[in-house]
Amino acid sequence: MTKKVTINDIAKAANTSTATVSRVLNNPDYPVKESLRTKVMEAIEQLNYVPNLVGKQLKTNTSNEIGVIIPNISNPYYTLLISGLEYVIRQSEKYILLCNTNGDPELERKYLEYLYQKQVRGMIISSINPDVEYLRFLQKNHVQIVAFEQDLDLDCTKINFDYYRGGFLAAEHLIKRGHRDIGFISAPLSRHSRRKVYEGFQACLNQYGIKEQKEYIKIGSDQQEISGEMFEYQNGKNLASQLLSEKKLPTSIFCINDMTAFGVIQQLQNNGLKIPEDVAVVGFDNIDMCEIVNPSLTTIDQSTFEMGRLAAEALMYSMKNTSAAPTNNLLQPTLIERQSTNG
Amino acid sequence: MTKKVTINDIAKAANTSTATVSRVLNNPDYPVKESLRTKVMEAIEQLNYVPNLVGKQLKTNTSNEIGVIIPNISNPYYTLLISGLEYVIRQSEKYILLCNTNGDPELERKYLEYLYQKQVRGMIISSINPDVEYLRFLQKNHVQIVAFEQDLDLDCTKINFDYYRGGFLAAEHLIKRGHRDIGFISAPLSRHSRRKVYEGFQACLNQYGIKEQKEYIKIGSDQQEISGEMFEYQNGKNLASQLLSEKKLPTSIFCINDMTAFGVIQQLQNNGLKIPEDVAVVGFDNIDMCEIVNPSLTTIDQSTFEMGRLAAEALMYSMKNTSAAPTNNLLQPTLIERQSTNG
DNA sequence: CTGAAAGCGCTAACAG
DNA sequence: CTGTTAGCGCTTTCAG
Repeated sequence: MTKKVTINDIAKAANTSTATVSRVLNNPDYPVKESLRTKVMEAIEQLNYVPNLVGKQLKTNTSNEIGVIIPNISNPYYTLLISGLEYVIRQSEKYILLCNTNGDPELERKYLEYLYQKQVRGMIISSINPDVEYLRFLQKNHVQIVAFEQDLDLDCTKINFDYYRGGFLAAEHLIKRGHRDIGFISAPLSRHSRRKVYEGFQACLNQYGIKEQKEYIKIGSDQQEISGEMFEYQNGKNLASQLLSEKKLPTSIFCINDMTAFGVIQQLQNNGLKIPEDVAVVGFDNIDMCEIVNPSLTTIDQSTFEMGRLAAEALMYSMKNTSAAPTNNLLQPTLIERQSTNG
Repeated sequence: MTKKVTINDIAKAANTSTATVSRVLNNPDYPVKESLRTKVMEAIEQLNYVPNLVGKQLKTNTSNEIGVIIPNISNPYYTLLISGLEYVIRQSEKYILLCNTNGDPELERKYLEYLYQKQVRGMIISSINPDVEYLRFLQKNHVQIVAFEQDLDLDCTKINFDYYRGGFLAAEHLIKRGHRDIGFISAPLSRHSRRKVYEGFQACLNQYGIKEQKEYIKIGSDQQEISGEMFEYQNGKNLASQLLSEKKLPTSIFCINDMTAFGVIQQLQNNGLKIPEDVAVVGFDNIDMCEIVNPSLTTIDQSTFEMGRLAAEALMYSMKNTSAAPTNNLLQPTLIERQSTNG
């Protein structure tokens, strides 16, 4: 068990002052006589000196950590986002302090406080029900905030995805392929993003002079929403069943997300229908499984990784230019065409 | 923009000393006259004082962060692990400093150094090719290490999973259901864990006096191993194809993981075979999708969340009892029986 | 019950 | 080119 060796020990060993050691350590360009410099280096080497970042941080009142707040680390959407953040943050020689709130507002608040106490100066927040008032307090105290996919009443840089346009694109794709009977299957429209998708879908039908047929619109009922993929998948199966019991089927279906689409396809196939020949299907998200399933799934891509990159870059920028005005970024969807609409 | 308020400001405002403020803040039982205590509290409230953890940390030379090193945050296995860790670590009022190495040994080393410089005293390491020598250095310097799923030449607490037994259980399940022609489909046996699974599988056949039939054993060739689910799935499909071209099929197949099993099932079904009637299939991992697919997949569960909990508990223990001997933990697999073998 | 003072490890004027 | 020194914000003896 070695004892902690500090910059003082190095100074003594090299017969110099801590100032010089510090300079050798942090300031390569600072003029230090070569012989002294090497003596310091040798001492560092020999004593196995490792700088204490806590001392440094207290003195310089800076932090090389970025707080990231997300609701659910088990959701691939967020891990992809984190990968995008990391890509940028690592290049800035900074580190991510990851806070997983499990959608618990109290825990989120605790994390926020902790980050602030840790003197973290930049945060990327992608959470539920964020405490705007506390966020304002943070901003007043020199904390830069980037809000990811949130509709906050806060003057900060925001990264959002154009769900409306995503819904529009999906519908347009089907229309351009000749479909006029278009269904929509979704989990409850309790989330803002889902409502936007649906609105975009409706707007597109409207624009092309196609009437939305109520019997083709199946939206899950509120009560049951558990979390996760399982629910989406099951919901897709259930609602597809309901659709099958109608007198007449649409020639195509747009699903609120990929997992729902998988459920829908499964159920239709179980009933002897061919995808895309009998019914074309479009999903939303572009998760990995889309390429894997049979038929592969046409879907809307969010380029979540890119959004992560953008969020991190925006934060880095605002930390360097603390007086720059916050920006509003609306990321655009891309349609990924695959077999499920290629009939 | 407010100026930073410190413990000094509070002391002044309450007409007392920083010592008293610190005591009010950290030591509820310390005898402080009630009137003074409330005066301090009021000052804290009024000035919006937030303690600076960096100062505290420097003074007390403690850290409330736990370093967690994993190779890939996009892999659900690791996020589940992290959830398990969090569950415990949060209860200890500590925080996770998450380091995602992307399987890059250099990056891993950098993270390790950073954590040490940050005075982190406990780390949970689940990585590739860890630098044992540096880990030894850390241990000498009072850092507690728990190694997760690794075969390290290091005297530290280890959490491992009994892959061998998992392979054994899977084979035994098929044998007990009357199968004698049992196939095995896998990605290359380049990883230790995969080899163990295969060995367990072989040992079980052996113990029950069943001959392993080479033509039923399909193991992917080395070169192509990209990362991720896609590969496993494709590999399953490819190898199932090869199997179908043999003169004779096994009545059951054990797959190295669930994604591989999905590929195998897909390919067999595409060729008109019924699962489990014609061929029973067992996977390994118990990912969410197992319940979703049709038929649902019998598999081996690793209870990764539990392993995370255990790892974190072990770490917390060793940090409290720094002289306690490291332990070796071997977690046991569970067979989850579903439709794919229930013919 | 309370306060003065030292000092954790480091950096950055400032003086030489 | 180098060293002295003050002090970041906090806790904790020690003395009263």
